[in-house]
Amino acid sequence: MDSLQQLKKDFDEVSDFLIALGDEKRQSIIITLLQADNCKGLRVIDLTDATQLSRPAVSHHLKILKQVGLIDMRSEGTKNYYFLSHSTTEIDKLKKLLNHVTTIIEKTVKTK
Amino acid sequence: MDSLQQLKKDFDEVSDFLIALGDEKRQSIIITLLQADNCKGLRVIDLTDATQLSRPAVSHHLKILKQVGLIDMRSEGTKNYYFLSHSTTEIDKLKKLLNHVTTIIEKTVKTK
DNA sequence: ATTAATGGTTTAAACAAACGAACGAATGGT
DNA sequence: ACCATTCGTTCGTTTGTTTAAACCATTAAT
Repeated sequence: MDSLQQLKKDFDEVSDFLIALGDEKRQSIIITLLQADNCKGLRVIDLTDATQLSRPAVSHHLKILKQVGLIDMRSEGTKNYYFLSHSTTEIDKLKKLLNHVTTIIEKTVKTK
Repeated sequence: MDSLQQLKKDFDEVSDFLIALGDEKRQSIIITLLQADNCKGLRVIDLTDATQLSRPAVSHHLKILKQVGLIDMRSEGTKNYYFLSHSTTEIDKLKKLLNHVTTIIEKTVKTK
């Protein structure tokens, strides 16, 4: 497959991830989870306290973060515990793309 | 400085970059520039042809991409040539943040 | 100087995202 | 069985983004 075509596909695959990660509110959720992930996860209410967002807003953002594989969930009765996904697949995919782009740019600069 | 506080700052600094990079239209512009950057850059009209966007739309997206340091411009009379920025500072910043996050996640998994 | 070409900007409209209020579903306790 | 708790979802509103049409500024050419 054409390297350019591959690049197009790679970009497309990380689009949602980038959008999810670019939002300030979602960043606060991520940071809150990062600092608390030594325990078993946080509930929606914990996150509303920490981020100053309403419950529906937190719920909405958690859904988006879950869709892109950044976080995971575990239910205990009515209680849902959210935590950062233990797999870094999506992050790795983005890192790879960034490396690819950097390589092309550096090659271009050298050719100049 | 608190490592967490640092993380918060790092996230904040790449927000605009992530948002800029997440948009599909802007991705097509970037890809077009990537594949053509062996020459001296592309003009707005070249990009409208390649991306199927109107001239004002291209202009708008170029402005955003320029603001986050992803692309640069060179004027020759009335003609503006756009090309990918030769410095990868922003990309490197994002890579560093991703590494930081990955480190925290992996540490957490191990502790479990 | 006048005209043509290039491209940035402003404005208004279409579109999408984010939010809170209210509602609904499921579980747990009394 | 009943009520409280937890959390997701739907709905309408607000807010922000994206876009094209029209306009303006600059340069180049005759």
